[in-house]
Amino acid sequence: MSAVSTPRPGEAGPTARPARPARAREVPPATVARLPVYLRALHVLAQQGVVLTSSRSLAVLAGVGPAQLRKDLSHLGSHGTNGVGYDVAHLSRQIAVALGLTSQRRVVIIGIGHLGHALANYTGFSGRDFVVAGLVDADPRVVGTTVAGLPVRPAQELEAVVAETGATIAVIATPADVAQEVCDRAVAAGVTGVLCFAARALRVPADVDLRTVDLGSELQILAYHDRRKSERLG
Amino acid sequence: MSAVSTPRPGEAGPTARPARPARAREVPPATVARLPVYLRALHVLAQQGVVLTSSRSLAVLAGVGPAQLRKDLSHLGSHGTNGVGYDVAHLSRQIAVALGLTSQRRVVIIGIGHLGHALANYTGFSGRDFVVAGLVDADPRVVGTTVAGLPVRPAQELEAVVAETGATIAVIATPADVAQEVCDRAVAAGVTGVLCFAARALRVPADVDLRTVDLGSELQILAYHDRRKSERLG
DNA sequence: TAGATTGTTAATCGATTAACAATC
DNA sequence: TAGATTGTTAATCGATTAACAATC
Repeated sequence: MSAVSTPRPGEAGPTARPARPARAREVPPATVARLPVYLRALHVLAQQGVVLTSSRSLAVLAGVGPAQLRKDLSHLGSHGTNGVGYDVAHLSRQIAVALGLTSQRRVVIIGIGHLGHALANYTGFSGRDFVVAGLVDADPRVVGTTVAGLPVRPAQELEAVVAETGATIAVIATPADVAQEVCDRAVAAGVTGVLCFAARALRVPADVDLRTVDLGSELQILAYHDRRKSERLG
Repeated sequence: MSAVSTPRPGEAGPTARPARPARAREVPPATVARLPVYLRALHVLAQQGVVLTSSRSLAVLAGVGPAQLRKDLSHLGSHGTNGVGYDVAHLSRQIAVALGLTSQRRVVIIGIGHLGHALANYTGFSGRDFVVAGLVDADPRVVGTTVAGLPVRPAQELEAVVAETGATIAVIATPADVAQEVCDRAVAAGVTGVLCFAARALRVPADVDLRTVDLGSELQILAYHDRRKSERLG
């Protein structure tokens, strides 16, 4: 090995151009879905003043197996130390980089009912990663009010709000029957990711990322297990 | 083949005891998670007056491939007709049975902020499958008010509310720092399924089913794809 | 060094997809 | 019957798990 310390894979060596971002590895979808869980567990540890952790303790906190945790992290490169464990702050940073949380994403919330209201006030993410940049609603009684420090703008200005804020993510909290329409408009206005809370399967172009959260579906999945339990008893 | 029509698998033949529920097949988790999507698509078709559908049309509506749809449905038994397709009403019933939606589940919502409010008023499921049976909050200003036709009861009565209503499912919409505590109490009081909206990994006994919905995680997963897109451009 | 823990390898497991025989 | 579509089979693919060599 040379006398010059080997840069970690993905980190810039002494001669690398600083402007070049770390080469992006393809991370399996199942792993991507778990990275936010690890990040949350690491934040808890950091708040407790823990500096160093192991795959075993972190896995317990995240509710997964230690083998799965290490396998997942291996897709981001080697960020642990053999025989020692993981530096909490360093690993947090690496996961944030892998998830693309290095630049702040701007989010527009469409539909400011109770749900939209709750989402606008959501503080579960650090606030450095995402910012709610615009609110839109169709109800004239809601338009013009201030929610979470932002004015609610009329539905017909959706495209303008996306353009002005440079939002890349739209959160849809409207009634189901208008969800597809506002989704189409948000996509046409330039968002590349949609998070939909309406109970409707939306269609989006292939280059747009769609995630759907539906209370009804979640409850129905719980009902399946509920039934199996009562059958096991009977 | 005998002159007597063969009962469909899972259906009762002429001599079967009526009290005996259909034998439960184990359905793969990935399939269970998609059944609510199919059910929703079937409801849309039914409302449009469509009586018969095919795996191809239903798959388009649900946003999956026709092969996957047929494979999923095959785990529930044979409910289609060769060369013809699926009867919309019949298939809906069979999926409902498979999901355990034959008896109404009672749900308690814990935490009546904006999110809890939105959930209490949620009408995305038919109302025959689930009923919101109880509401609980810790804030004295909220306790005693009526939300979605139900009185909000004080947090210390959580156990009593679960017992009185016979709720089997708890929806947790509290701040993250009390989520584990109310979850423990709800489980001790007898719920077997928990749907958590708090940004915290909860621990539940192995016989309790837990599903977690976290806005922050969903946004972070969107951010990952967002980043990959901008890198592909750059 | 001795003990501990990573990152990776290989094996298992489950999910998806395509193709087609069965059959309405 | 002829045409159409299911349900299943087999092949592929991806995810999970366990075990261990590498190494701090």
